[in-house]
Amino acid sequence: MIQVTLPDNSTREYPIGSTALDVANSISAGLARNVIAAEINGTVWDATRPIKEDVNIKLLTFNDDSGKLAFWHSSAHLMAEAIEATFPGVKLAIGPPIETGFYYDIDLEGKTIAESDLANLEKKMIELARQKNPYIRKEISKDDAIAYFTEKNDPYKLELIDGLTDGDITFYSQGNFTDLCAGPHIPDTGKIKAVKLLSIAGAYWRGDENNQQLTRIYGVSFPKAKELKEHLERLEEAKKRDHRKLGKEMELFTFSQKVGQGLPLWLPKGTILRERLERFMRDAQLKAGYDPVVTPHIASKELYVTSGHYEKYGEDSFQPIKTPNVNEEFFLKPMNCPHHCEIYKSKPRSYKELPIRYAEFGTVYRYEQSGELHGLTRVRGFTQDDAHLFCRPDQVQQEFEKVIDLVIYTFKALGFEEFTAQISLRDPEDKSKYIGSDENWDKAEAAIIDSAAKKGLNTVVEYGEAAFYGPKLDFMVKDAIGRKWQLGTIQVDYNLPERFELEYVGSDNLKHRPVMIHRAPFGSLERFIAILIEHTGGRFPLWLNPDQVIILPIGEKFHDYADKVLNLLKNDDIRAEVDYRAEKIGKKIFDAEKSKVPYILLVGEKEVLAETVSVRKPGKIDLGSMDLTDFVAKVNDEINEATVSFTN
RNA sequence: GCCGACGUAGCUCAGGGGUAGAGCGUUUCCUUGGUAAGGAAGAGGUCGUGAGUUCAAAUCUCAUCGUUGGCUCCA
Repeated sequence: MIQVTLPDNSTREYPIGSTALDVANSISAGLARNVIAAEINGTVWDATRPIKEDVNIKLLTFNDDSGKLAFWHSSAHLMAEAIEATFPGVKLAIGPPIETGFYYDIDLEGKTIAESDLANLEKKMIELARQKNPYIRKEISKDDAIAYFTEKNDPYKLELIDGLTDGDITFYSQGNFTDLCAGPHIPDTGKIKAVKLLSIAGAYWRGDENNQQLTRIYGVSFPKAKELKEHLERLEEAKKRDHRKLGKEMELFTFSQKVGQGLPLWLPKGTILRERLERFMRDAQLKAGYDPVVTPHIASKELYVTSGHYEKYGEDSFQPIKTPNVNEEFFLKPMNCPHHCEIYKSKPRSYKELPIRYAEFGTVYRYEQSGELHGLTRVRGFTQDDAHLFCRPDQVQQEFEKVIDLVIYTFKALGFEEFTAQISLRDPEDKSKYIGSDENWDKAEAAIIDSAAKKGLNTVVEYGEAAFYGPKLDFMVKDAIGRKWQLGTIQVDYNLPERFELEYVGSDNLKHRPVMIHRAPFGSLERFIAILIEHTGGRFPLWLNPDQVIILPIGEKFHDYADKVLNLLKNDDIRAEVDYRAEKIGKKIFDAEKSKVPYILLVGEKEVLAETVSVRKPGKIDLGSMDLTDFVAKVNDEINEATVSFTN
């Protein structure tokens, strides 16, 4: 007998060779139906794999993250089976589960699969799933594994096997399909009730662009049809919120082929939104002791030779701007920091001056690969809410914490309630990728980890994700429909001060090197606005919305009164417009609702006589009649409340 | 940059070797209407661009530019 310990620390006894499924069955039939895998002493196993010793066990269902992974992994195998059945002779590469489903990379050898083939593959998958074929695990020797895939003529699997150690290799089979796979898998295909194949894309073998390009099919699957339906509805919702679609509809920004790829043009309404965000950040930064500076859009090549960016990015970026003078070259600025270093150097500094915080909404230009450009989230010209803090080594930690406060203040004010922080450190395997001394890196990494801990941030540590000049802390926010986005970033930099030979005179009357902190709570305004659009679905908070109030006169007779209301609002810096069209009130309301204006005012006979306005919010919310002055006060209050000042 | 898909009116999209279509928007006129679409008439496109095949190309072929789904990249 073996002793099995459940998560609640209760123990049960089973015959040697019992499986997690047996354990589930002994608890309840309902549980057994839902169990798809199990965590055995911390590793995820097949629910059908015999257990031969005393273990801690946690039964996993689709509701557990690792249960989902097993489910989707098994779905990838099922898709591969359907593909082999439909397109005989294709070569399979890899087919893992991902956060939102699964994919399989396939070498079609010249054949093509079109989006229109996906429905048939789905049908085939469901047909195979209904056979309730068990996923069977088999340990296999390396030689036998090689023999199998040599026979099958699959070079990808052979390459994978080449990297595995004998005795450590397993195959999984279901129905007529066998794959090299470490598992774990769900008990049988019957658990997969609903499948949707979402898209076809290209992918390189092992992610290397020098390798063979494969066809990747993405899909998602669920144990219940209803869950698939809900998932597809969420995807639909995301599509509705797509900032490229809303940005066009709401006339926030546009692109022009003549201006160039990845170079957004801000329309009047988008500019209001953008400038309001800038003002918000400017105000907070003034309170936090930042000094605004302004630097030009181009700089001499020498600046970037000094900063090291030329060496690293010179060839991959916009090419230099030449002047009539021989050998004189300028670059569009890809960064603001070198300029700020030169401002720091404009005069000798004393330790008493530090920290110095230079802030600039600096527009920078980077040559992103054409395939990477995407709406406003990935562009070639964008504006950072950038700042560089120059401080003494003993101030790093404190400054870092203050920046964290500012970032959190920003997120809260903009309605991002949920966020986590990622600490990006060096890749311990390959330190050659980074510039700067080991000692400095260690100091910087420690400062970040300590500040994050002190501020109680929910953090994850990622090795190998640091910038080449220093470690960083990135904030990830969760939006209204649960998607994660990377936003603000804070980076410690011991390298640029070195390269620019920045100095200050210490209390000991000796020269010392300051430490730099780069930080941008929004990151780029373009990207931030894109995320904000998708987060709010275009329904921005009142203080940000380009139009705050729309006034709808019921007839032409009331245009004068509408103008009076308009002027009153404008005098209080409330952004308002009047719909003067000769349309019926129903039509004006319809259009106002569509335009997402936070307040809709109706003015007619009644309102003129009583000096009131009829207030309506989008979504058929009738707030009734309000005194004109009361309404102005209400809007002002609402704006002030939403933009509480930053306090140190 | 690579692989696939797409590019027709301001927007959303249909069509498809033989004189270019719809809805919304826009313009003009009528209507001055009280909480989600009033009526009529009109304007608007060398079908992304360039070449080729053809008696004839928006339609087929190639190239190119752009958009897009991924991959690689991201100071």
